[in-house]
Amino acid sequence: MLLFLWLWLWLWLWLWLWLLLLLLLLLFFLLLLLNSRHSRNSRFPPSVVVFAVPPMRWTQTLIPTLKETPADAEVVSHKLMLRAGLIRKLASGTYNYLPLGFRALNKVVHIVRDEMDRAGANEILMPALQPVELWKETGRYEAFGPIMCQFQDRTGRMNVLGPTHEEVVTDIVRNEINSYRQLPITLYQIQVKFRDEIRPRFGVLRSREFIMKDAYSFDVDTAGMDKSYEKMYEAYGRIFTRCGLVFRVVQADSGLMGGSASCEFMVPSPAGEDLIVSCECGYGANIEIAEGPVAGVADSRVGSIPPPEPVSTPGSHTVEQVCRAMDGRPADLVKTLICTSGGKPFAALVRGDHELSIPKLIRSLKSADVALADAATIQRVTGGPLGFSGPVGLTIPIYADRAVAAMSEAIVGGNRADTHLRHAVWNRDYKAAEVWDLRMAVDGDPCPKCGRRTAVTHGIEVGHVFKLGTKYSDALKAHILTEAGKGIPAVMGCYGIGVNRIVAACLENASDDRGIQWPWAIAPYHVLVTSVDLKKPKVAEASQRIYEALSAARDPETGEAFEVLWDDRDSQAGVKFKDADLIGIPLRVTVGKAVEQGNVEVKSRKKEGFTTVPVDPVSKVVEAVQTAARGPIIFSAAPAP
RNA sequence: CGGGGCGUAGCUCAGCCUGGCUAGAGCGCUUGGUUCGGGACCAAGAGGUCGCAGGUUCGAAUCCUGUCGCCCCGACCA
Repeated sequence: MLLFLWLWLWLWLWLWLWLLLLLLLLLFFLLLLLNSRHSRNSRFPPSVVVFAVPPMRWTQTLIPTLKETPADAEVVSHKLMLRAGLIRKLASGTYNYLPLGFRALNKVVHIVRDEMDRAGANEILMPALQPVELWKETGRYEAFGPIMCQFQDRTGRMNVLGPTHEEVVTDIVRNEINSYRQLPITLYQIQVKFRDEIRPRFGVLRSREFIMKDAYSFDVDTAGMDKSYEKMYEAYGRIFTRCGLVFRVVQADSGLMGGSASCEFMVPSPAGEDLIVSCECGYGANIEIAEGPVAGVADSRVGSIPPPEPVSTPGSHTVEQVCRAMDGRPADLVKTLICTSGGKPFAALVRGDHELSIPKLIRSLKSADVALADAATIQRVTGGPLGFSGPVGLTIPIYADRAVAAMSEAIVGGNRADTHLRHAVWNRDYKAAEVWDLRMAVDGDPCPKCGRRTAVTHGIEVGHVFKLGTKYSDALKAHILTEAGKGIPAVMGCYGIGVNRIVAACLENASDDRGIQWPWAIAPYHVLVTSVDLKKPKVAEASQRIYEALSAARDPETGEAFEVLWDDRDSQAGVKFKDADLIGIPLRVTVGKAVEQGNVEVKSRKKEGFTTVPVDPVSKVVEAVQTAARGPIIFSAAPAP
């Protein structure tokens, strides 16, 4: 009896052991299978493998499309982002990213990360919450002013929500790096920034909270910094190209960041808040710093010009009003702008048809603290009210634009209410301490490089690279020991990308009147399966099969998995087609009445027409989508359904 | 911050000037039905502290005061 029980137990044990073995074997094969798929994938350089997301049914996600445009949207990208259900506003300048919008944003994040890593930068994460003391150390607490979001914590300490992170990275470096052997190094993060913008606008293009990729390079010397800068510059080009953007690189002002050189990456678009000057020869610059033409010299008729003569110009304080009152052209006027720098007043002169560029003034004066004077200061230093200032008889320093120095005579303010002077002559009636390039460039100015006509266009700033030098490492004492054993401040560069802006900039240029046309690389999904009338068993069955087959398929060239969205809603065909065009998924497979003949249609969002493919075998549909994903496909002559 | 404008249903808006029944329309939403390849139709329904607070008045979405929010135009930036 005992023996029997014993044997029985043994048998049991054996059985279980075998079963376990079998299971293990199965697991092993499964892993092998998965691994083989993965290794197939790894043939491709990491640059093209973005990330695969699971397929999705429309009814199981949140895509709240809008038929009507919300009233507060002004620019194309903003309208489209709202209408296609990408974002929703929470408050002024803050937005919720809904599933579709977040997926696109994430695609950009992955591309940026991939290229930064490829360029040898190291990803870190710094806190958005920062002690105000750090900012006071560099003096930027004052420089940023009210743009910084700040608050007091329980202990009474002041904190800021970082608008950027130069101070914090430099603090890391000052604490952790002390030898030239540890350099060069570039640190970056993709993180949220806070700026209490004076005026948030254009949706996600200018918001109070946004995602920025910010990188910072540290080198022992300027030559090293130049190299680090170059690497980032190249990476930027790759990033924007991969995101499907058309962009220009222009020379820019380094503004609050400080430093020696900087370039902006601009996407030309009427929605852009920046103005850029560009020339066929490749020259490009932000209008703030674009070099104005060297004007000629005043002609020699000076002798024959009568002395300045006061003219009554009641109420005329704008250039136009003065022109009307004096019967002149704007180009006959000299505008006198009273400014202050470090509390001291001075006058800046530009021709009546030109605009003063404050950034140019800042660069020429080598003082960051330049502002237009208020009415009281103007009254005090000129003796006249705002709108009637002129250079004649002024005792404060005068700086003139080159074009002013080239005028033989001019109409100027009389420094008295309702009075202007005519026949004011340069170097006879008024003089300038310096003649500089101070005016904003205008459309048609000759190119400073080649002399041809330049054009002024709007641009969206998606990236900005700066050669900072030692501004921050000096201020924060981020010193390193050189080979010779000498302590020197690290030479820095900093590099920003507006991640949200990339998405918006992309929509500005990749859309038509029906909706978005996502570039493949950042499309929230690659393929949309549109089922017309799912109540028909044939449609339902074919859709399901296609959805599954496509979800398992890969782009043969990149190895990327197809990301598939299935419009399985029970709504009318019209609604589905309109929404499909609106959300702009690059490829659409329409499962509808053609299934009766055993066919479906494959269509590209960007092109008219479609290809008809048999549903059986499904591999045919997959093939058609794979072909379409890779560029032009042969379309049948039939118009879009 | 200065100038202009707007807050009424999820969205687009009417009603306000000249105070007066239970505050409206279109779209969207729910249910049922007919439809079903480019935002269809019929029927029934849900949904509103009229931004908020105070005042005037017998009575306020409407008039007055304050306040908050939002948008647009100008000086900042990814």
